[in-house]
Amino acid sequence: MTETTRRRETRQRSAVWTALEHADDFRSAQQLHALLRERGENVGLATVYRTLTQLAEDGDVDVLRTGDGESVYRRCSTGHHHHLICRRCRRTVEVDSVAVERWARKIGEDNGFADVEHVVEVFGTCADCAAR
Amino acid sequence: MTETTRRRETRQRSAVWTALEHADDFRSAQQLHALLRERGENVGLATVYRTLTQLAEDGDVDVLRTGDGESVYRRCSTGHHHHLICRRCRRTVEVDSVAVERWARKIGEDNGFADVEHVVEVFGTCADCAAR
DNA sequence: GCTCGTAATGAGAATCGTTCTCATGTTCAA
DNA sequence: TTGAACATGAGAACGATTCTCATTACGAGC
Ligand SMILES: [Mn+2]
Ligand SMILES: [Mn+2]
Ligand SMILES: [Zn+2]
Ligand SMILES: [Zn+2]
Repeated sequence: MTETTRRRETRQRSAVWTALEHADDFRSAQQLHALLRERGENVGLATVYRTLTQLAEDGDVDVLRTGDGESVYRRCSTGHHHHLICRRCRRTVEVDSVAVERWARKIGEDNGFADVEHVVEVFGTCADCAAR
Repeated sequence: MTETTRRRETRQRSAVWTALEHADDFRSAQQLHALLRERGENVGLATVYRTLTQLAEDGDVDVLRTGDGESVYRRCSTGHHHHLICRRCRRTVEVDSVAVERWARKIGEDNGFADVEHVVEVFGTCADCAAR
């Protein structure tokens, strides 16, 4: 029997959630913290980090690690997918491929691995950034 | 015309390369630095980092980012490939798929992205760890 | 509505892997 | 051999994240 630890509803928690709602793209903890401050909603940086970590645990946000070791968060859309990310401006395009999904699963099973998951991200420089 | 920047041969550079040769698994910059110090080969930590970064640029080592934002390095076998990694014991199996390579490149180009790279890692629990 | 145990908060310090600085040492083409 | 460019290293700086701990505020049970 698993104890269900429920999270308390706080002003800060819903502020972070709302900030994520208004951002249509991946944002770092620090960016969200700044957004909240601008809007007059004061939330401690540590709390932003804690909340995002929990939301990720609960599967309510997607987490991505940028090349330079920073985590960025976005409210989950539906279903599993991957990302094409611009190195410079961080614009993201959601992509998916049934073939890649199957490949990853098969690779794991062929090697006797269980509970197979995969990480697939494609990076590049978007057209706008390249034009500059 | 591309300038061929060649790297100079130094005691430190080959020491790092040799240390990687003796390690049959992924090692962090700090681990390698410690190994070198034990062996009496003194190489500055900054130099270890610089060298590993360059080796990765040149495609001579594989880089993997652990969950907690640390980079680990291993001498490459041949060519570009990806990894199937056991969550528990970190055992790795090198894998590759021409289809995935093509897919990643095409996804980037279809969306107008240049200099397309990709990150593909498959995680799971290896047979040995599952048996326990 | 209160009360109270406990989770949540926040300001700042601490962590820690990595990168930078810059004075000094080394390499290697000519 | 010479010297310009590159490489090195000790330590400082960086920067994202986590920790500390005194204080605040949920909310289940009355
Ligand atoms: Mn997928
Ligand atoms: Mn490899
Ligand atoms: Zn861009
Ligand atoms: Zn294993």
